Amino acid sequence: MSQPETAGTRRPISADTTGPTNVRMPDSVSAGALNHAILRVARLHRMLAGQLLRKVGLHPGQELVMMQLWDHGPQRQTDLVRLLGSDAATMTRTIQRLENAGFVRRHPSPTDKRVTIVEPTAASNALRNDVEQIWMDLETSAAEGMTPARLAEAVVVLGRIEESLARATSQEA
Amino acid sequence: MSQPETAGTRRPISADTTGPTNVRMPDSVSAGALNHAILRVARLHRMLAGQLLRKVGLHPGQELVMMQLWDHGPQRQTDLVRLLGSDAATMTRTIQRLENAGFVRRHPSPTDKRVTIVEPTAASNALRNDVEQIWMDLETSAAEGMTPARLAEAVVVLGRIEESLARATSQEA
DNA sequence: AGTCTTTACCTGTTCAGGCAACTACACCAG
DNA sequence: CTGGTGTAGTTGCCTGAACAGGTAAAGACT
Repeated sequence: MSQPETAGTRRPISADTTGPTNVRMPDSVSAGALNHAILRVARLHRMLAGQLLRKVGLHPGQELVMMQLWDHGPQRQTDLVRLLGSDAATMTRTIQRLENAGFVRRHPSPTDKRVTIVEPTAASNALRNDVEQIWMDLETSAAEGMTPARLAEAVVVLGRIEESLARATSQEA
Repeated sequence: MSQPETAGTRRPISADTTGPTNVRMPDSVSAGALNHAILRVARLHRMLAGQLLRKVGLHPGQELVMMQLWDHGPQRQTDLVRLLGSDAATMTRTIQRLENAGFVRRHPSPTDKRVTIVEPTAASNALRNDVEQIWMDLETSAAEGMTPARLAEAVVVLGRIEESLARATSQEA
């Protein structure tokens, strides 16, 4: 913000290699308007989530695990990884912290000695309403001042970006 | 397990024709369509950035510091914090790592003994084109398949979300 | 049966990011 | 000149997140 932003919304990739002028477009920042917009929204969203979750003693990321467990009951750890799109190592430690905090319990599967079943504790139910309220507050904050049409538009637009990024990510692998 | 579940909060978030993954969503998930969309986009964006930046030896977040320095020259550390919206503690350690990697140099300000001036090294210039190319690739990946109109729409929509979140964040403080 | 591969989970390491507490310095009011 | 206040930077501590490596179990295949 408040940058010169000379050419306004110019195309991000202008093949300037044609001319000898080599002005070089020094502003590598304005060239990534979408990148920066995504980064800023992501940071604000995560920061606000962190502020709200702090009040109930959770850290960002943990609430997703808890909501998954509350909604769908005991699950294998690897399913949590798959459903939340997380990393197995991250999930291991997140679950360990949630276990230490008394919000989940773990026990080995009787049919497969590799798998660990994770289930929410009764004590965690006291959090459920708070977390769901936080989730709704977060949604409301992100959409504040939007008409329903604009909210729907936002979801559509984010879906398009997600689809593009998912395609690029799979190609990268 | 199914509590009344805030029956009255059925805001018009239906817009079910949007999600790329059209699996059925329980209440606490569909109630946060925008939340989940933001989280997924943020994760994919960061992951893709990490994959691309890894090739040049940078970690996500460091490229923002370097681009800021390349574009605007030596700056005070606190200005980097303010401009990038980061945390002072994080900036300290990020700069230290960039210094160890030989990409930036630090020296105290002659006029104010508190401040540290950070400047990019000549060696870092070898990275500049690569990083800017990565930044453009990332932008292209995020916008792949979009018409210019849809790209502009995406930036506007993200701007609206950012504005809403910023408002909520400041109120929360 | 024996070997190979895959799966599930854990640990070590590194980094970003945030809060809290602290030091050093600058500035201002008296 | 002194004391209070604000600023700049650092470190400690905790967490999420990703990668690499390792272990144990389950399957698959000879």
